[in-house]
This record gives sequence, structure tokens and C-alpha cells, in this order.
Amino acid sequence: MEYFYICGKRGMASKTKENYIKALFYLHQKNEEISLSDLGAELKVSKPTANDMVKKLKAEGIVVSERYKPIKITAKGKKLAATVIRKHRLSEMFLSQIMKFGWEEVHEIAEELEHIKTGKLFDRMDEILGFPTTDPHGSPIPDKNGNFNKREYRRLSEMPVGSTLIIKALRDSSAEFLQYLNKKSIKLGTKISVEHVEHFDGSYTIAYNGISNRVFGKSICDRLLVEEV
Amino acid sequence: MEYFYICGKRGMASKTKENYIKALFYLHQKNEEISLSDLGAELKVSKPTANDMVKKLKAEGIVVSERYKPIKITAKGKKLAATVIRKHRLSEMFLSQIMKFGWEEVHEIAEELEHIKTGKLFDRMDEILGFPTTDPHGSPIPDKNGNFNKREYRRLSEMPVGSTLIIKALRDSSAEFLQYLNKKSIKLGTKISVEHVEHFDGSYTIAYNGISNRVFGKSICDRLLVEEV
DNA sequence: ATATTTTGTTAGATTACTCTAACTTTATAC
DNA sequence: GTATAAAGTTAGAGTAATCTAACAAAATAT
Ligand SMILES: [Mn+2]
Ligand SMILES: [Mn+2]
Ligand SMILES: [Mn+2]
Ligand SMILES: [Mn+2]
Repeated sequence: MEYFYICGKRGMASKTKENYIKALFYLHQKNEEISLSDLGAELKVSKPTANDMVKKLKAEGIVVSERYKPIKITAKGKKLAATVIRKHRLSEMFLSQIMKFGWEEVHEIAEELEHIKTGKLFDRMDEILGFPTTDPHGSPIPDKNGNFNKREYRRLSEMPVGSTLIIKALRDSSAEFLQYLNKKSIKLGTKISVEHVEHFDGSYTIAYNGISNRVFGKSICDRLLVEEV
Repeated sequence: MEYFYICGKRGMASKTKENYIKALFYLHQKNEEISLSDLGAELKVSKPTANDMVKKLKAEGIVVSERYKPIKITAKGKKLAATVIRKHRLSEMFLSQIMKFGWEEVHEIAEELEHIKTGKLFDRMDEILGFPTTDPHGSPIPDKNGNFNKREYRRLSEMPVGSTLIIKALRDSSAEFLQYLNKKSIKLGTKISVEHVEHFDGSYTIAYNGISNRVFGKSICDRLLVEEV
């Protein structure tokens, strides 16, 4: 006998599905075509598990996929992803600006908040925050229609000696990296000037906050997104 | 082959279990001994479903139960319930005071927020709110050790003619009742005086907000908790 | 004291999500 | 071009939460 299994309203994506959709969206940004292995790795699940879910998402029109072929996210999938990412980033901004959490603390909490169904919670956050366009790590907050107003920033590691720059966003928002930046007093908006580039190892010598001669390795400069003043 | 199925950290109650624990706590407040039928009804699940969960909760020391005997919640169960209720009521207070939601809107959102694992979210709410002791409906917020500072208010329906009272809490926090109170401009803290009691049907004629001769039926007066001025 | 109703239990099944082990297909390397 | 490696699939199974149908025990009513 059939009965309806209710996880919230009918047709609504579960927390698990939402996490898959988000992962698919992030992977698609790096590479149009998504592999099952990457999807599994991203979500820390086995390939058969990821495969099963891809079949379900395919049936719902969220991805297209054929046997042995890479997965592609559909327009519907991207829109769903955007609504979850919107909830995530508005939450991070709210936690940071209104509740005074550090930018290294907000992601973990937002990872849970993003699955809350009641949309007006996020609309109210949006309103209280004054309709922000970026999250505390400089990533864009999609609008209610799922459109990202994506700014194309350059990596600090690409910029020449003599540049005067502002830190606009991060390519890594892990708590570890953010704690490192805290220690170095680097924030979004910090103005820096490139004093020297060591071409041998890609390290940068920069000045900021009135102090010069500060050295950062290539891997750090690769993670910092900047804009010319 | 056995493996660990992780829903959050090991030993942590799932969202479903938390809802059972909360329901058990509420039922225990009305009646020390809890029936499976009541538990099922409260959570809108079948008796076998409730029965299965009770067996699991028993194995975890959250309830005591024997075949065909009523269920009792243990001290451990009460403490767990209190932490969920604390999250719920702090959330309601935050949504109401800081995010300016109506008291009729907060319960639904808090029902989801209460399951968020990250404790510091609620500690920060507590701090921002100035360590409140009651929620927007006048119910006590348990402290971090699970202690309720329960005030024993009287029902308006028990009070005699001539009483001067303040509305302190509600015995029903459904959106429908709260919307009714909104329409009648009744809030927590509203000062009323009992002008007449119709013993035939239990209806009350009261004055408040400078207007007298306002009639409320018994079922309404039964839901309002008051304190003498 | 028996009949009826309520309450609780058992059995069998479904959905969602996950795993490991074994296999197949496709890609890469030499 | 075959050998090896990587990626994807299938099969079988487990946990958590839920259901219905059928039955058993306890409480209530007559
Ligand atoms: Mn984040
Ligand atoms: Mn998440
Ligand atoms: Mn509530
Ligand atoms: Mn809940």
C-alpha cells in the first residue's frame, strides 16, 4: 500500500538533496562537466551513493546525465542552488554584521541555517542588512531570482610590482585561512601595495595598514582576490 | 559489515528524536505518566511508530517504560528536552525582539531553529537579548543547566470580579489565538480589570487600554494567564 | 462478569540515505 | 595497441523513520 512520506512539503528538496545541489553548482563553476568522483569527494560520500542521488536529481530535472557520461546541472538546478546559496550567504552576513560573529565562525552555522524552509526569515535578514550584495568573504549573494552579480576580481598572485590594490574577496573561506588572515590583520577592504615580487617562489612583499615589508607566500596570494584602486 | 551512520556527531539526538523528547516533556508536564497514544497524537505519527521510538529512547536512558505500562521521562530526558526548549524559546525571543517578527510568526521558525547544533548561536542570542527569562508568549526560558524558573500564574477564568490584573503568559500559543489577541490589542503586560463575570457561561466583561465593557468567552479567559497587580 | 472500547504490540513493508565489494567501461600511459 | 589506472555501475545490505493491518492486553461500561 502506498503512502506519502513527508519531509517538509511535497516536492521540496531535503537537506541532503540541497547539499548535493549546492555541491553540483560549485563543481560546475570550476568545470562545466561534473564527475561522480568529484561529487562524491565534495560531499564525502561514496560513488554509488552519489550515483543514486544523481539518478533522483535527474528524474527531477535538476541535472542531465547519461550512463558513463559526465553530469551537467540544468537551469532549474542552478536556480535551486542559488536559493540555497542565497540563504547561506545572507545567514553569514547576518551572523557577522548583526550578531558579531567572526568571519571564521559564520560558515559552519550558515551550513545549518541554509536549510531552513521559512523564506521570510531570510527576507527579513536581507532587509535588516540593507540588501547586501556580498557575504563576509566577498562572495556574491544571489538575488531572489537566482541571479549572481558576479564581479571578476584578480588574484593577488597575478598582480605586478607597484600595484595599489584593495582586498575584495577570498578564494578560500576555510576557518584556518580566515584565522591566518586575522593574525595578519587582513580584512576585506584592506588597502595594499605590492613592493616586490620574488619570481623564484612567487612570494610577495607588500605594505598595508601603514607597515611595509610584509612577506606572503604564493599560496596565500593565490587565495586573495583584489581590485586595482 | 557494520559501519557508523553519522547524523551529526555520535550520540547526538537527531531532529526527529529531539521532537519526541520535547513532546514527552510537554506531555509529562500535564501528566506524569505518558501514554503512547498521546505521544503519537502529539507528533502526528502512528502508535507503532511512537512505540519504536520509545524503545530507542529507553535504550538511551531518556525514558523508562515497560510493556503495557505508561512511559516516564527520566532526568536525562528532561535535561535534553530543556536544552531544545531553551533553543526554541531563545529563538522566538530573538525573532520577536531583534528581528521584529510578530509573536504569531515566531513559533514556526523556532521549530526549525531549535535543531541547530551550534550552541554558540543561542548563547549569542541570549547575550544580545540580555539574558531573558521568558519567551514572547510568557513561557519560561530554561537556563543552560536545564532549570525552569517556573512562575505559577492564575487563569483569567479563575479570577473574581473587581480584580486588577496583568496578562503574563498564554496557555495556547497557536498562531490563530495570537492573531485573535492581536485583533483585540491584547499583549503581554496589558493591564485589565474584571468588571463582570457571567456565571452562566463563564464569560468575562473586562476593561483594558482605557476601554471598558469588553466581553470575552470562557475559552479565551481559560487561555490567558494573569497576575494580580 | 461479560462485552466493548481503548491502548499497546507485532509483523511486514516503504522511502531516504548510506555503505562495501565486485564488476564494467572509459581514459591514460608506455 | 595493449596494460594499467581511473571512473562509473550493479548488487546486496544496513540504519532511521515511517506506514497499515492484525492481534493482544488493559481499562471501562453495562
Ligand atoms: Mn560559507
Ligand atoms: Mn548545508
Ligand atoms: Mn513556540
Ligand atoms: Mn522542531
